[in-house]
Amino acid sequence: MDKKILHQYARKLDDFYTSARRMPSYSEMLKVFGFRSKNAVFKKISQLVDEGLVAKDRTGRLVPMHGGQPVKLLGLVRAGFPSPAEEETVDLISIDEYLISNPQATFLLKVDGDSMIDAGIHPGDLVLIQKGLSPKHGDIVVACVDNQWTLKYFEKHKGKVILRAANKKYPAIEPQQELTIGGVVIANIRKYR
Amino acid sequence: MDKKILHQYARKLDDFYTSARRMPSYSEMLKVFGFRSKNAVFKKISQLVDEGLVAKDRTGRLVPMHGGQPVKLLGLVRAGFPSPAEEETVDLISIDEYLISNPQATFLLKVDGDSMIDAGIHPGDLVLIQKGLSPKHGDIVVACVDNQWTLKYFEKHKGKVILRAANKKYPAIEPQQELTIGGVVIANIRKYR
DNA sequence: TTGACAGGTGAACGATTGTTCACTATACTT
DNA sequence: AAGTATAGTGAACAATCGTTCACCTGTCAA
Repeated sequence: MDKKILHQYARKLDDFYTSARRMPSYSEMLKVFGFRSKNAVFKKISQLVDEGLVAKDRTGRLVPMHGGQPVKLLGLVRAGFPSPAEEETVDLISIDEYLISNPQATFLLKVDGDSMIDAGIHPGDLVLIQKGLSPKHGDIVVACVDNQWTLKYFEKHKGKVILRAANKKYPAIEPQQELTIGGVVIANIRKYR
Repeated sequence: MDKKILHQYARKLDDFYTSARRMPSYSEMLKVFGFRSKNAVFKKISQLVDEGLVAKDRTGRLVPMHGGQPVKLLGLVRAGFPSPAEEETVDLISIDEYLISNPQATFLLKVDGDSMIDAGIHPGDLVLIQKGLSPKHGDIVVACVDNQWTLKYFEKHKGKVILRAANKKYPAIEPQQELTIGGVVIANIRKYR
């Protein structure tokens, strides 16, 4: 009944997963949990499944609840987030899972040029593109203009499509003929160190 | 010897991993590869191991080569990236793996406020923090100022530490007493849709 | 023609898998 | 004091695990 303790067991599974890159077997959980009988593990896992903290395969093997490396998600920066000591974890997510819905149609692109700098997309950033989405007004898209692929705001004014850069230096473009859209920007990632 | 074909097999393993969230067993690879004998799979996997395309466990089970959802990394935006049709994949990485080195000491924070907007960090962005790093001149850190946690540039001028916001509206702060640093910003993530 | 070799089949191996059963010890209620 | 859950032990189960063996192709070189 004590859900706090159950979460501690789930945490141990997470730790195993981040280091072994797979979920432990029941024998391995003997050491992870500190039990001496596989049945003890089995019952404990059943509780975790009932609570929705872990999921099972068709074969009975455990399935990780997070797609990648689980990371603690805390609250807001300004609204006095708790001291790192207490660390009240709001949620536990993986960035991959948070950003990517369809891995097959998603790819990364390194940004070169300052055409979107006013939108907070700097040269060197990684931009996450998803193909096959129909762009909407206000989306940032990667489009082929003058035989070059660039990032632009996708806008519709009175039914006419306009590609606008987020930098006053560049003029807005009203595509003449066919407009080839490589994909829609679903996220921007900047790595500092 | 044909490495192109070997990469195709590795790709099939990746596809299985992204949908099942674990590597397939040798029996499952029968269907994935289209073989009828587990030994055929065994030999194929041995080749992949020799090429360094997959790794094996101590128990013989396959270990995923990417920590999370593998995503294709293409070239630069401006420098005419290849048409989505041909899709010359430069590399295959996972965002988790790319950003996070020590999952236990890393956490996410949602940005509120515009104190770092000139650095391209907007309200609503997710900021990836790593604890325990010693901040260097020019790093962005989350620091406790006036009993509030905020994002600031960490700068050293003549040995004196200065916290500076990336927004002209806010003045630079020269911390008077003890300076509590929550962590160093190692990445910024903005999700558009 | 012969030999070597890569690539696949099919069957078998011990080991480990998830699961179940019978049993014990402790804690708590009535 | 008696009864009833809860939590863990230890042994067993069929099934599946990764691995190995013998065997059957083709292909290419000598």
